[in-house]
Amino acid sequence: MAKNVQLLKDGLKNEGLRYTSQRQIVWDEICKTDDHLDAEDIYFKIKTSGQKVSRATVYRTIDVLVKNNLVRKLELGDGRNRYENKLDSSHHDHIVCIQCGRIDEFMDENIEKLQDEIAKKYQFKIVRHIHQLFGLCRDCR
Amino acid sequence: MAKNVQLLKDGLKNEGLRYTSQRQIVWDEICKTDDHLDAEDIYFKIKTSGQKVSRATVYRTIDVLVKNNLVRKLELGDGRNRYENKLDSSHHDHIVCIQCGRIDEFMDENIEKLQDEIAKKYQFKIVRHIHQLFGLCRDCR
DNA sequence: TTACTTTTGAGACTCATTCTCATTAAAGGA
DNA sequence: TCCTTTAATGAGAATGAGTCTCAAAAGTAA
Repeated sequence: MAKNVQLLKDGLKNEGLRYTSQRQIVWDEICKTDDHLDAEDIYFKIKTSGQKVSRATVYRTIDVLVKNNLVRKLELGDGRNRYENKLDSSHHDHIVCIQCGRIDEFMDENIEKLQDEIAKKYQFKIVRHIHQLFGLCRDCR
Repeated sequence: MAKNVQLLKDGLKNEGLRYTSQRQIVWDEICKTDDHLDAEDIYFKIKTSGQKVSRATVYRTIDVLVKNNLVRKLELGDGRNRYENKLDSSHHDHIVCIQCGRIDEFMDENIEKLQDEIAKKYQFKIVRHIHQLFGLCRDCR
């Protein structure tokens, strides 16, 4: 936990931003789980725990965390972004059940390489990518 | 052009839906270009051309076309969906310039195969996938 | 042409997210 | 520790893509 405090302080310092209790609360909440929460989830969990951080600050803090590479934003195309902490997770993509919402993570070195080749072919300098598989998980098919 | 009329009529008939001038106008507009337009683009182009179809009908018609596999929806995660006609295009994914908005299309048989393997490994039955590479194109890097 | 049903248009509404601005609180010096 | 400066926060208004409602219009089948 102390680790998380330091990570946040360092990240903020790098950006010339201030360390505040609200930012710590939001970051702690995102670190508590490996689920893929949306902003409202995070806001509500904080509220329920008796602490208070405004919705605007939750959104603003998430942005800061994403920019500082502490949090990853997932865009599943359903109008709500999800977030996951990048504490000790290596790069991965997502496979999503369209029935129950279950989200698993996958990583394939070969796909990554093929992506690089495509980028080269089209002369793009890739900054990020989205790779999501949607379907029915074993419990829903 | 007559081909597009027939495609639409057949698609609508299959769904038990009526053929209307508004639906034809929207479908024609989407067929006119290989660009990736959003709903507002389509609405506005129709309006500018002197025809009129309400915004609600544009959205409703796009849904019908997507469901009937005449149009593909692109979710680039920026809060606006884009659409492309599937007239004579085979399956492909997208590589997007984050600077100028340019969208190129790519297709890699090997990636498709690897996706199938991942699905098998996780015991998912895949329905669709999103694979997008974001970066700077050769003119913007 | 009638009778029935679907589609349309206009604008109200939704919902995630962003913005505004007055108030509060870090941070760095004196 | 106390100032001063400047960034951050909270509350609620605003935004914007997309959806919904419902009366009016237009297909469709007989």
